[in-house]
Amino acid sequence: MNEGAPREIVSRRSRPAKAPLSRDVVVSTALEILEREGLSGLSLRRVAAALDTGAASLYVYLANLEELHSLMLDRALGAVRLPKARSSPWRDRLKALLLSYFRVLYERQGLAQIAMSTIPFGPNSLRIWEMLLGLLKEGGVEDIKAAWGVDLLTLYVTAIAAERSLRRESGQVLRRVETALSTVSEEEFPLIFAFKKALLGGEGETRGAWALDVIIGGIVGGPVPHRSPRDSSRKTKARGGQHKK
Amino acid sequence: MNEGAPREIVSRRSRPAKAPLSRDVVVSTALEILEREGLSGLSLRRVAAALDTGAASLYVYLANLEELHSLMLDRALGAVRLPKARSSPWRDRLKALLLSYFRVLYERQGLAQIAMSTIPFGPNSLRIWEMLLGLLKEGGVEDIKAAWGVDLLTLYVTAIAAERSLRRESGQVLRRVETALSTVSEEEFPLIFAFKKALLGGEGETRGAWALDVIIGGIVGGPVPHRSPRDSSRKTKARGGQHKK
DNA sequence: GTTCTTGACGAACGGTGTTCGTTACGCTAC
DNA sequence: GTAGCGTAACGAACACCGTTCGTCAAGAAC
Repeated sequence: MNEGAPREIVSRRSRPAKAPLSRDVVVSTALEILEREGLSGLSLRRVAAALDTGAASLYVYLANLEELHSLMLDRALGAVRLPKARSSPWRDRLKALLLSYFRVLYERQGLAQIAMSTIPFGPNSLRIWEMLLGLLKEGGVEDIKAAWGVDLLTLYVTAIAAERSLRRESGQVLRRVETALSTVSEEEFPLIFAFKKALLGGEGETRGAWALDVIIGGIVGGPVPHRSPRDSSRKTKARGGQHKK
Repeated sequence: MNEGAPREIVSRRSRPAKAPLSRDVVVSTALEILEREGLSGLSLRRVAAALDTGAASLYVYLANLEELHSLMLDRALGAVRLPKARSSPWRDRLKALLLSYFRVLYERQGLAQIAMSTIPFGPNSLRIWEMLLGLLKEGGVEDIKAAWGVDLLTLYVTAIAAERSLRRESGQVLRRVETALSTVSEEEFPLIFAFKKALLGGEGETRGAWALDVIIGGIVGGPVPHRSPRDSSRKTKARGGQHKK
């Protein structure tokens, strides 16, 4: 229990037969339910029921459902494995980190969907962002490219995890796409017709790994974005400012 | 039974004061509501109310809410502007097409969110896919790279549209991120601290355009994915077009 | 012992998607 | 001309949902 101050919330009420609630157990319970029953099976009432209480009780620890989602996401992101410094070439470490990120989002049903509608900014997310920035800098990527690149990479990983877990969870969707593709007329859409197999193929992580390579390569070798004149604010040369008092 | 011709569904009931329902007017009405009130304001009951009927009546034309979403998405994608062949260099046409795609998703509240949870495969989507494949081929991109690249590009455009419209719609989210970033400690996260401005900056479309360039460049210049051995269908080299003629 | 704070919680509000059973209309066949 | 039929339309109900409100009671503070 680290915590840089924000008063640890613990129920003072210790009733005999029931463990006290806390923000932590609410989030943990919610994650368990998510894993077992998927996003559609997760609701405040369901979480409350698992804790043997009423939904209203949760509002002591949460502002609303969205906040629960946000907390769940950051908690889960704690499982992302951060590669050790200089353990291998920067690009390999970058890919390993992103792959771990992907797996965490992908392997828990519904978590990727949550990630797509919640901008993560808890401590675990910050740790990941910090490391991504460091890796790109280590690779010699210019500052702006690094900043925007991190955004692009995380967006991509989140999106692909959401897309793929969507397909996995409801084979229905995938099957409908397959039948739709298989009935495509050759005359009207010759290229789609010819590429059917390639479009559907690339299962597992080969395709995701390829895309990561594409994006990283694009960031490294691509153009430096020209600053829009509006946010001029001189160069950011790592010196930062001193907001400390 | 037959379904060769998509028999036009028209209510045979012509009651004096009320236009008959049809799949088309349901989808159109839903899109109007989406535009006016956003995704959270869109519900079957709301659509039914706008048509002055009950929610149950819609189930004649729709299997469920998800199908409505899917139909709405493809209908809206009809507004994507397809560049004329050979009107400019292929890469410019590709970017123009993707930009139009982005705008259509971005400018209608909630549409991008729908797109993230619905794999589009209606006629309008197919037209876009066909053109994207053609453009990449025209640029000399190998077959597999083209197929996977189209997927990557559309995924990216959809994701960025969803992310940006999410931020636009609820300034709340953005503000929370801003305050979170502004309180980041310099000691713990020096890079995030130093890059704060760059991370938040890049408003408008400059950033999206940069990312498109990165991805396209990565696809063109990047590696050819190696087929996983499981994919059986041996050959694959350039003569992928053997289906034809 | 009294007052105060606050976690817990039942009940209710106003929504949601979906299903079911029942109408009542328009068309076809007689 | 009318009987029958297929089916669009629809009201009611079901089982949920997130959130709010008022109340209760347990401990802390005095």
